[in-house]
Amino acid sequence: MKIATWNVNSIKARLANILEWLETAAPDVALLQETKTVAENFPRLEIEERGYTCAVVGQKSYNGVAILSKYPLEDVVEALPGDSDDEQARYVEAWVDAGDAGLRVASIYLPNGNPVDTEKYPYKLAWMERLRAHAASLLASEEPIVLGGDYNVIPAPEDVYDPKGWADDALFRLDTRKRFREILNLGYTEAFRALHAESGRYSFWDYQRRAFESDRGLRIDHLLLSPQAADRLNACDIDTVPRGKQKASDHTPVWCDLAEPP
DNA sequence: ATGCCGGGCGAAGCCCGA
Repeated sequence: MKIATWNVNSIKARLANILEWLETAAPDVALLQETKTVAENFPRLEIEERGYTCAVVGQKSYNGVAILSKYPLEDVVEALPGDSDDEQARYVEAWVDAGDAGLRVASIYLPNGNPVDTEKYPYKLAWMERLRAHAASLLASEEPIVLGGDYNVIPAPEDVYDPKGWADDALFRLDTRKRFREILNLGYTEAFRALHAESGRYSFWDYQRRAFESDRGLRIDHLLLSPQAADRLNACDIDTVPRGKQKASDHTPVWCDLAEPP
């Protein structure tokens, strides 16, 4: 079971790249972020033609998340619980009905939080606290769960090309990293770091200043696994190929492979 | 040097992202 997460930076602008990636990388489940369109305008037909079903949460111009799956999606949750006034489209969750290999997945677009001296940063921290609470409640099910997405969190200095330069950024501040660790400490495993010790592996490179060509990047897209999913973790990696294409997103996919259950 | 790209919106220039 291959599960991938990718911040596509507009589903419309990226559709050709996404369709090519679905063919070549062939994830069973794809968690997309920053689709930037309302659900009615999501290109379902083109994606369904490639054998995927879609769960979509959208809004005009900003944010937007989706789950694409080769298996039926059930029990879709279209918002992160904890604040009914929050109308930003940043969370969608579903049960993937793959029989004995079934699992719960979420596609997460965590707020950026910059600039830190505005209301954006407390919104980010509050959103992380809501995610922690929901992630905690999900564990009670003892299901295999993959919470994947653009977390806008650099977990550690080895995950950014210039740690000193990013020290006070909303993606790397100690408060941000602390909240991220609190989620991990519930019992979730960050899949990439569980299998890779090397530094300098990134999932985002700015469009500007030739950041990709000079490998000045950030690792901010993550797959968090419940114990029942982590026990089946076979492989996890970052696929840099889509970032090198024409009309690329500034993020590139991160994927993991889960073994069949015993 | 936080906007040098890139996308949305909407038809020029501003908002937003990380």
